[in-house]
Amino acid sequence: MSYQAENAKVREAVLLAGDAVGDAIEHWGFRKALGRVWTSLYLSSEPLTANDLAKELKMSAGAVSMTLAELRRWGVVQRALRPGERREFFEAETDFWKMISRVFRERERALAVSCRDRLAQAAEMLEKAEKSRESRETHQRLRKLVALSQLALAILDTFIASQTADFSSIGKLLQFAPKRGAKS
Amino acid sequence: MSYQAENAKVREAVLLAGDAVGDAIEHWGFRKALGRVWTSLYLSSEPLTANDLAKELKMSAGAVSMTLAELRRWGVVQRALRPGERREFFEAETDFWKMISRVFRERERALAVSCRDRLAQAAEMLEKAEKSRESRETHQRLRKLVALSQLALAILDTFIASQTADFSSIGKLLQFAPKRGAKS
DNA sequence: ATGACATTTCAATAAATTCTGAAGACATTG
DNA sequence: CAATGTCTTCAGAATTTATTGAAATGTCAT
Repeated sequence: MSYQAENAKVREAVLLAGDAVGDAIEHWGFRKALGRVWTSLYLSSEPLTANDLAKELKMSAGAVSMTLAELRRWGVVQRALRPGERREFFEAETDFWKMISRVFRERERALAVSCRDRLAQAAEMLEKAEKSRESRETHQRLRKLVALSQLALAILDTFIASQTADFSSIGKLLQFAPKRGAKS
Repeated sequence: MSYQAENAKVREAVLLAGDAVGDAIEHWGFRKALGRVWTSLYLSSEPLTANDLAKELKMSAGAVSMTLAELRRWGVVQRALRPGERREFFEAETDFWKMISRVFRERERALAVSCRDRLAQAAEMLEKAEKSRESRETHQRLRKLVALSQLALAILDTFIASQTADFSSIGKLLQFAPKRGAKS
């Protein structure tokens, strides 16, 4: 039996933690429910069933099923098949770095690339446009936006590549970030 | 007159860029409209009126007004008062770092602190709870979550403090991030 | 003060997102 | 293979968020 059999204090603490994690990952574009379910699994001393989670978190069976499916797609929750058990059990991935870097690699990076590409495309359109004074200025600023998106992508890539925990390169990269006071 | 008088290519490029920026900041919890309006102002060679923006971005007067108000609250758009002009003109802040660091300072930081505090509070609740084997394990994992949130906050603070463009300290901090393969 | 615009506000509406609950699929056991 | 318990799916409900449009407010020139 899970910690559901434990005293109310423990359950309350787990829910509080789940809420905190839920809010945090909501800021990263995930549904809050994902954070709550992951946290309950992560903090549980043993794998839980969908039903356990539904009761603990007061979610419908459907919501739990969909949430678990999404968590599994992200590789942050695994099935924990138990011999001799009809029901499925689930457990949380515990390697934070693995989870975080995956999201950065598959999600944040795609956004950064798409943003950079579209800005670059816009800049290219201006190359071809008639070169009035105004459009020149617009073009120059657009190039700065492209450069910023490029920098963001480079930082992201450095972070992603640093799976070996050598982060020093990020420091070097950031030296080139715009300095305070340097308006243009 | 603004670049609205320019040829269609320029306007199209500005809209494309605005969309890209809008999507990017949407990921940071802002409305897409904020990114589009800011981009139009930033790329314009001169300040624009609310009306210019409404026409260019096909937004209602009300939406433009609210969006400009929010952008001004974030200090990323300023009024550009023009002597002898009835209407108000607006121009974009051009210092990226100023804008980004402000958002980190006022928004991301608040989230990180709240998350850390709530996790710490949950952990504290477990200190007091009866110490069964299960709750001990839960407690241990919860402490790891607290440590992670603490690390995230430290990175954020380092980033915010690095207004002088010395980012090397971030590299040092990150040395303590969980290493790949180090499961626990 | 009045008229002519410009801007803000906000209730109503629209759009987007999330959740529920029930039907059906699937698997296991007797 | 029927009965039972579990899991998934998805249309509709509920909720949240964003936008509109129009009334209210403000501003300036006459």
